[in-house]
Amino acid sequence: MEIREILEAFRQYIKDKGLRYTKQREAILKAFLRADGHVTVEELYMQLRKKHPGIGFSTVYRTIKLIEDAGLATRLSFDERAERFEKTVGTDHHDHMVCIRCRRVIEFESPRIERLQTEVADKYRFQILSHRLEIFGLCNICRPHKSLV
Amino acid sequence: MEIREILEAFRQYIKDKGLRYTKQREAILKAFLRADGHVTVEELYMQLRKKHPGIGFSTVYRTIKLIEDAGLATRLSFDERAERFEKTVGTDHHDHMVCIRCRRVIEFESPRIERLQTEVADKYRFQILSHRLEIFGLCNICRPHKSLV
DNA sequence: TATCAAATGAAATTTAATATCACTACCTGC
DNA sequence: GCAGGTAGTGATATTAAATTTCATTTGATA
Ligand SMILES: [Mn+2]
Ligand SMILES: [Mn+2]
Ligand SMILES: [Zn+2]
Ligand SMILES: [Zn+2]
Repeated sequence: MEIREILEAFRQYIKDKGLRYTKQREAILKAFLRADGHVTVEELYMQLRKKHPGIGFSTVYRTIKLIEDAGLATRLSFDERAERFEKTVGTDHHDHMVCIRCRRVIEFESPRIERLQTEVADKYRFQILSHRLEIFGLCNICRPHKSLV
Repeated sequence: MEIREILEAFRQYIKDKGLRYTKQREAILKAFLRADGHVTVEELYMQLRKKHPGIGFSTVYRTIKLIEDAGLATRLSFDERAERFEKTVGTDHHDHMVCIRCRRVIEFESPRIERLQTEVADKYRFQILSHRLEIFGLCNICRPHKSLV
């Protein structure tokens, strides 16, 4: 999906909600789409300052929430203080393994786990809207290796 | 496992760490074991005040962390502001479905999902220490039902 | 272009969690 | 049992993410 199309979809979403399409919202969405990986609002704000020093902190907070509502971002936690966001467009659904030592994040996806989740939800007549699977532990670099002796 | 044994295990854990077993720590652990479900530190503190008005807020925070370290509690988030804790003793490992409308929490466990998680982790040579699977959506009461027409 | 409600940005506020620090009490050795 | 050192406690202050407030600005519509 082209950046152009995403911006248009966002504009449409905003219009449909009876809201206003502002320069700030566009700039923030662009910056968010440019940033890769899992960003905090703070990090996004810092990036934005370079090109758009006028944009306020509150607006970034407000807009990332709007982007999330529009379905263009996913909220993540990773057991840190600040929440992180990740773009959904151009990114297949996946879950995360977080190394508690080096903080490295490994992305994985398991259709079989996804399927079992819907099975469980069905059993409880629960309608899944989102889910979050986070595995914490030690990555292959940080885990203790077998002694050579 | 008897309360008595849990307290003893906690005492042992504390001793092994070279720490001190205090009245407060025992009182907080007892209150935590008595509380069922998923409690916040605030909620736990409020319960404690009834019998132990002297115990400070900071101590409850510090001790719940100690209880967690001792492996007697699990930390949960549920996308709320405050973290929640759940006892591990006398509770089989399980994951959670959270209704975003009524905030009801449904516990479930799926050995098959657990197994698939270890499979994925093995593939990445990742050593699992803990994990968290949270499904958000609408419970059977809150989800929209089929129209009668 | 005028209108006006929505949006913005700076600052204040909220709130969970942590840090500080004088005082207390647990533990060890005697 | 008693004393000494020292980890733990509790009141308070602080931190930091996130939200709210509000005067001012700006986008959409006519
Ligand atoms: Mn990711
Ligand atoms: Mn539970
Ligand atoms: Zn690592
Ligand atoms: Zn519900």
